[in-house]
Amino acid sequence: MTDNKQTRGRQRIDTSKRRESEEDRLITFSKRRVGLYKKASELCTLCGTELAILIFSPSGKPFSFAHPNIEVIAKRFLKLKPQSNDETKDIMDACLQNRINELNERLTQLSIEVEAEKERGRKLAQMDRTPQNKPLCNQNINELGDDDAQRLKAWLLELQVRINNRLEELVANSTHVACSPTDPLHPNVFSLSYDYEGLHPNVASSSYDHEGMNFKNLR
Amino acid sequence: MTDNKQTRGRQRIDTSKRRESEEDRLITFSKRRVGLYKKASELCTLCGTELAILIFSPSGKPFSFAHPNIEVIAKRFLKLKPQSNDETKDIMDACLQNRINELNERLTQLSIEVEAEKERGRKLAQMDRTPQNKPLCNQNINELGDDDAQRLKAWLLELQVRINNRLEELVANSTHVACSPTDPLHPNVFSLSYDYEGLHPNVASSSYDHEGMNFKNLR
DNA sequence: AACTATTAATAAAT
DNA sequence: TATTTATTAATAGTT
Repeated sequence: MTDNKQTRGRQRIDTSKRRESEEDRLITFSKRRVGLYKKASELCTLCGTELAILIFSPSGKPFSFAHPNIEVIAKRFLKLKPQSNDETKDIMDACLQNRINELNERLTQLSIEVEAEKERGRKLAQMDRTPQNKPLCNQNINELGDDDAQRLKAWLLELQVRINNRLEELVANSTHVACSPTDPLHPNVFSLSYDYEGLHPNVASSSYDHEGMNFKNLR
Repeated sequence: MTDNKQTRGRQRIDTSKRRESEEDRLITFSKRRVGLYKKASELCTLCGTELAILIFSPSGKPFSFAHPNIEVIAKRFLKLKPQSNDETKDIMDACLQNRINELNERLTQLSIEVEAEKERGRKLAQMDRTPQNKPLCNQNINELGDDDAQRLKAWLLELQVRINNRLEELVANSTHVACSPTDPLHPNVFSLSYDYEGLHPNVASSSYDHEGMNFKNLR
């Protein structure tokens, strides 16, 4: 280093991009696999959960981690649908069901993010109240003319439609479940969670209630 | 807070103990599950790996995470042993094979830790060269009499035997694979990695070469 | 669900 | 591959 410091320390990297060089991928993989196992291990001991991880490395080697072991966890997943006898298919079905429920939760999360966006817009509008040159979405909704209000509403509706389309795409395209690294919707689209309470109305009906947008929250 | 600070911030917790209260377990689970998914997601995008996680929460609910999806990963694991037709059993076999290889890597790690212990002993010996009252293991091996050298060697052999026994125990006890939270050998016994190059000679032969200890490294 | 003060993980370099 | 820093990232306890 030309600096007085011995190293530059940890550097920020773009986690939404694949590492460029094969060497970097291998190094990052071996470091982060250890980190992932540690996190998984701690989750098991702290919360008393059962957990399995299966990974294929960048070079295609299989790795696995499980507590108490893979067999117990596979069997518990199979038990979720005990009526069938094709066990492998049952695992798939159970996981598909999971995935739908996970998408429901993701949908809820997206609604929250939309609310946050609206809140942000509200704050920007308060910071700069000069009417000229203000983008439509930054203006206080109470100050909008009827025409502008209609355009803002249309914009929000389109946003909702795009989010909903994206969700349907995720359900339909089972080869790439919620996992485009460059997905503009969220940096962490992979993170899906499970809820056994059944389908979210929005996904179940597959017709999204656009009128349900909460314009009141825009203030 | 009685303090001027708003919160105490993150507190250190003992990750080798199960959280006491059910409520703490649930809260920790939901926070850390999100963290684990995020790490897994980043591993996938950064390194281009395929990965699946199956979890049962403290309350027994199933959760899953996969990229690109669970089916692809299960099939890749099945392909590791394509000759059989009982697919579920094949997954188990492949994972058992993994586990053995993982234990090999763990064994290598333990050897390294033994070396580190010896190095530490050497440094302590250099700091205090007064011959009287020095523990046997802290003395420079070149300064030991024949008698003491024999006793030190015996102690190291016993340590190796205890490590080896522990490893055999881990292989044998498939209900609790390398996972006693209070395991004295290592705080993160869960973390096992995979190496397809075959069995470590020490595990394969099940007779440990005690004479192989590298006394030269003691200096 | 958000917020902070911390602890923990890790990118880069060795 | 293991270690060492200087950083960034995760999260425990709290509201």
